Amino acid sequence: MSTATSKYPFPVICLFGPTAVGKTDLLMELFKGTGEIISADSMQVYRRMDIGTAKPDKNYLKQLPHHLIDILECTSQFNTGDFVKMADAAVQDILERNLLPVISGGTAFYFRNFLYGLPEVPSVSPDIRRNLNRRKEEEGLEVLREELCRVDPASADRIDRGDSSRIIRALEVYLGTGRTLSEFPLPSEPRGSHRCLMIGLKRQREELYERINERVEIMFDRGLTEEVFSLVQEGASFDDPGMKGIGYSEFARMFDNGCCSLEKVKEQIKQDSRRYAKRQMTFFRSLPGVEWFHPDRKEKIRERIEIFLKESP
RNA sequence: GCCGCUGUAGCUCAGUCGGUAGAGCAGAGGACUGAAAAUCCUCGUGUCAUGAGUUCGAAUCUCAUCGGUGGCA
Repeated sequence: MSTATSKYPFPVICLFGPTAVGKTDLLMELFKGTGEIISADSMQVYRRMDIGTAKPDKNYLKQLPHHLIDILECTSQFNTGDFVKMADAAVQDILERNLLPVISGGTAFYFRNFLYGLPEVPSVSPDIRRNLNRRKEEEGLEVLREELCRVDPASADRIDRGDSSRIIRALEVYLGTGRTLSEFPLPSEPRGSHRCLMIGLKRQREELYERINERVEIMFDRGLTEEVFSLVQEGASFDDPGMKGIGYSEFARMFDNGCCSLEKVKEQIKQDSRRYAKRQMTFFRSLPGVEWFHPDRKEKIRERIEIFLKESP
């Protein structure tokens, strides 16, 4: 094969699926020695959050290098724009070393934005969002919504009336740039710079839920509680971006009023994870050109990748 | 054993004067414009425990039976 860097568009494998579907084991089988992983996971970017994010261990990472893991403290906010920029750079880096770039994870929004590219909205100071969140608490969401109706009716129409995150996002773009969010066109076609093989992993619902429940049990056996306590002890707060993750935020109630048993926290984490998996599947199904496989069908997947790599761009 | 309360959706329970039933949770489906493990939207047909009776009509009133639960023995 000629040097990968000469190939344009760049070949990229996107391999995704809901939490606990079995991505980690499969990646090692498929790409050890031939590829490197770019983690599309909004929580594994945070250092010291290992057990609750089901981060692969040191030994695993030594055998199969991962990008975008352990790059931030849980006090910092990561976002999809950061992801696309860093993933693009990592793809270049991996191809230059003649290896196969594989984006893998469970954050469907990151895949979407990687595929289509981001709308070219200028960045906005985080102070504006902080201020809007404060106003939401003090004045109520409805006030912000009415404000959005005045300045950006197109966005207000598109966004559900209770959707605080998107209402605040649309407002912060207007306040920060003087232009409305709806002015920035949403890309409707995948960008041409990358040629992506979209592999989705799925299991029967019941099978998946059982795996999720089991995995939460294992997290507790491995010391999830101790991990959370030590994060808090070292100054982390449940308001931090990293601490909003499933497996961490559920402990907040226990710390706040102490009335919640550890068993309740565990059951809550299981339930939140199951619901999350459901939402992930909904989003993954909406991505273009996905080919679905059961994670146990390793050879089928391997064959499909071989064909993809042989196809000339 | 006697007395009281109780039995309605997977769970917890509403249900007015008798006009065949609806909330929360769970669950399911969906959305996604730089927070996305975030944030939000939609979705309620069930032998009203069972059997009989009263009634034009019973989740509702009466009786019996079977559960559950509390009190007194």
